[in-house]
Amino acid sequence: MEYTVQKLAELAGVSTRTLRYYDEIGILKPARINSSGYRIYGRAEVDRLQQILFYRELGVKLDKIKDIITSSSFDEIAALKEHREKLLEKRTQLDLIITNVDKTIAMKEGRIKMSDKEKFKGFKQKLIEENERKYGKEIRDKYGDEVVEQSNKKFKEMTQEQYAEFERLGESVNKTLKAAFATGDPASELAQKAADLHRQWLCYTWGNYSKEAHAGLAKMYVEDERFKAYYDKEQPGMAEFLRDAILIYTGMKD
Amino acid sequence: MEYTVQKLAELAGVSTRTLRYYDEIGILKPARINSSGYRIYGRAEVDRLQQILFYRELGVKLDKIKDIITSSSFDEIAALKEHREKLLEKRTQLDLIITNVDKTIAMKEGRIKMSDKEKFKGFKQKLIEENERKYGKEIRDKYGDEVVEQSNKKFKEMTQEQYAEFERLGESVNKTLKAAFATGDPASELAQKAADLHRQWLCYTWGNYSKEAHAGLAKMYVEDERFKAYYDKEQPGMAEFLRDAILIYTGMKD
DNA sequence: ATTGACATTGACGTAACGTAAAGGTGTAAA
DNA sequence: TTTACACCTTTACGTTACGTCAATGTCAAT
Repeated sequence: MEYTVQKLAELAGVSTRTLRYYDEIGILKPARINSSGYRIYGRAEVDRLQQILFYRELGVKLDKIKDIITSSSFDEIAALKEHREKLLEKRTQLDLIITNVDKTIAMKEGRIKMSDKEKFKGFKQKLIEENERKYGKEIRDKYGDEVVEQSNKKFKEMTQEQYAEFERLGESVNKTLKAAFATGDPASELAQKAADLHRQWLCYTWGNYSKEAHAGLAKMYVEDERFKAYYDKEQPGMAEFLRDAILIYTGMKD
Repeated sequence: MEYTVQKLAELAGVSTRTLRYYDEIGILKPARINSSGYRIYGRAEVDRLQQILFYRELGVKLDKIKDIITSSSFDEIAALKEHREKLLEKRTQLDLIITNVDKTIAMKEGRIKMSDKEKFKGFKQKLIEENERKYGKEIRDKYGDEVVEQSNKKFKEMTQEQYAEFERLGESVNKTLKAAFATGDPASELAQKAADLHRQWLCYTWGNYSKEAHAGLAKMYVEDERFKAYYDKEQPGMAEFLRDAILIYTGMKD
């Protein structure tokens, strides 16, 4: 329950220098100083450090973090929820960069072409600017149930909209898959289109995408009775066919 | 096809100061200097800047980046593939932090307890150290199909291992769910445990997790015939029950 | 001819620590 | 008891990747 610098540093994965610096700038003072002048941290400091690291992860500057967490009207839970949103945004951006890398590989291998604009997709981050505004002034004024509710509502509307598209996509996967299955070749153009549609379909519920995960799911379609039963219901062998098509599509064959 | 500092900066989402600095330290020199002393960048420089930004995204220092991309034995495609791996790792870490935020919210709302250790899950990043080693020396020596293959193999083994645990978890979800269904209350402790197990189970195939996605999937369990048929097979109403349990678990009820 | 948006090269500033240096503290083993 | 060794302390200078002036030149349009 009580930690010295080193113990806390180890726990939190930061350096002891960082903790001393945080003490120096007054963002995280130890609970007490013992008789030999050692810094002793307690439960409250552990929690506070966690808060600091959450903000740091988002690229918020330390003096701004200080402003935020020392503010009397600081609502921890609301802040954490806002945090979640930001982290999800960040992940979306990461996914963009990963897609960019994938495309760049394809380009270097001569399979596709990329515009100069495309080459920098995912790097532009207005995220920091937004943080400035959000955390700078608005947070203390605007934070209330209204804002949270509004953003939730917006999300619901979005998912509602997406859901319609999602269902249409699902049908389209099935149709294309059926047509492709008739050709018997999982490498055929139609089968690859089905795999691509399937990827798009996935992205609606996954929010992210990786070739590995897609391929893993493809394998599961055969190994998991739920999926297998569904796909084989219409035509026996369809599950395996879809798996093979996806494995080829993702380049994860063998 | 030709860019001045500002144009390129805009394209890539960096500042003009950054481009001048990159020129100064010799990491990205313009293709030519025009008659008025302006820096003019061409296609090759665009590609090189993209490379630099990929590395920067991973936290590699500029002088190290310089070493890497000016190395004669630098294999662009191999580097990009290595890159992909790193970015996926980074996303995994982000997912850890998001899960951490979720848990912290639950804790602050008094729903669960967290150990001090848990509070810092996701922050510890040996990633940078690893980058140091990987990109520092080994890259130029070791880069070859062997390394790539080896890492792929490792990934396959890992998923193999995970798969066993994954199946065990799946069974455990079903068992707990059945027991919980008997109580009839989706908010019951047992039902919430089932929802938690379901989350864990999901994480094996999703690799990431968000409450929204989980809740979305829960709704899909009722709306999508495949899942509904599976869960209702044993007991009619099970799909709805699981959905409700998950909606409560994720705090997305209504 | 002037305006305004571009460009240039210095040169100093900064954030968040890293990295010694020089020394005190606590305890376990020789 | 001394010695070793792993802790802790403060002070202070170094570092990275730019940000931010300042002073000045260029270009196109009005």
